[in-house]
Amino acid sequence: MEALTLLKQHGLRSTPVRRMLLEIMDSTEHAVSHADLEQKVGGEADRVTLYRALNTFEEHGIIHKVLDREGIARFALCMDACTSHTHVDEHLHFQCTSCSHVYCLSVDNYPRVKMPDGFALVRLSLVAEGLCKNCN
Amino acid sequence: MEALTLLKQHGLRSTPVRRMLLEIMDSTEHAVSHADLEQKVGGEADRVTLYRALNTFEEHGIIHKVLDREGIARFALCMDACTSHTHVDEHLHFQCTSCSHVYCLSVDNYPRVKMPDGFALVRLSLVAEGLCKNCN
DNA sequence: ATTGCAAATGCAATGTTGTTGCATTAAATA
DNA sequence: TATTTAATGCAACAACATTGCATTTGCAAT
Repeated sequence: MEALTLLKQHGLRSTPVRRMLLEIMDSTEHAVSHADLEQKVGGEADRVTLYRALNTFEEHGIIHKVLDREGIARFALCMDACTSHTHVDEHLHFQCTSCSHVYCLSVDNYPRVKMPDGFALVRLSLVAEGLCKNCN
Repeated sequence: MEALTLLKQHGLRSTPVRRMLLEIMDSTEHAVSHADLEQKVGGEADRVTLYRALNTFEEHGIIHKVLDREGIARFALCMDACTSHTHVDEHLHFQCTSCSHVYCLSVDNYPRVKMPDGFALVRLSLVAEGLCKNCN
């Protein structure tokens, strides 16, 4: 989806930085870290602005944050289904052990697990590691 | 297992701080954060010492580190099976949305997922959230 | 097009989490 | 008990993230 449309839809102002961030994430196959973005945006925006823009996007369900094995935050556009009434987050986060990139992959037959007595499961996330299609 | 024995087994010196840390983790049902430990140890040890002790424990497979939803590190003793030749990490990390505690739970029928073409899965982790047995 | 206002930005300061260097202390072995 | 080597404490530093506030800018109403 186009950056401007996406922003309008969520009642967010269309600013150069925001459009830039959305376009970067839209054109990147894997989730991007703050450092990635900072580097790609170059001197066009303050570090703090990036933090704030990303937080805003996350609050509006435009992007989601994944913490990788090292605890570094990486961001990716939510799938289209996410923006609609039902929030879809049943996908798998795959981090490549070679290039460290994090991919959001959809899996069919999303697994169910039985919890021990007393524990009420609300959400199950899958975090995988291995070699991505580029490094494999 | 007793703290002193555990340390001996791994050729680590038995120091007050280390014994204290192991005893805390042994007597705590959920994974503990660095801040938890710092508070429980009180003024008995320096912050840095805790970091170093925890790193050492992790390197020796005595404990394992879990990053919670917020990216905060939490530590728990490995199960007995972990200390033997085969490293067992097929358990589920459950974080309570109410008290934020992280539990290491074992699940039977650990799920398998089919990866998209090109992606080679090495390890699959399960991260769950919901209400724990105390908050439920 | 111009204006007015709320929202977004930039900058500086601050906070939080974790690491490193080095001098000192203490545990284990002989 | 002496010796050695690992562990600790302290200070400094580094990375990542947040907050306050003055300034700028998007955008809706005029």
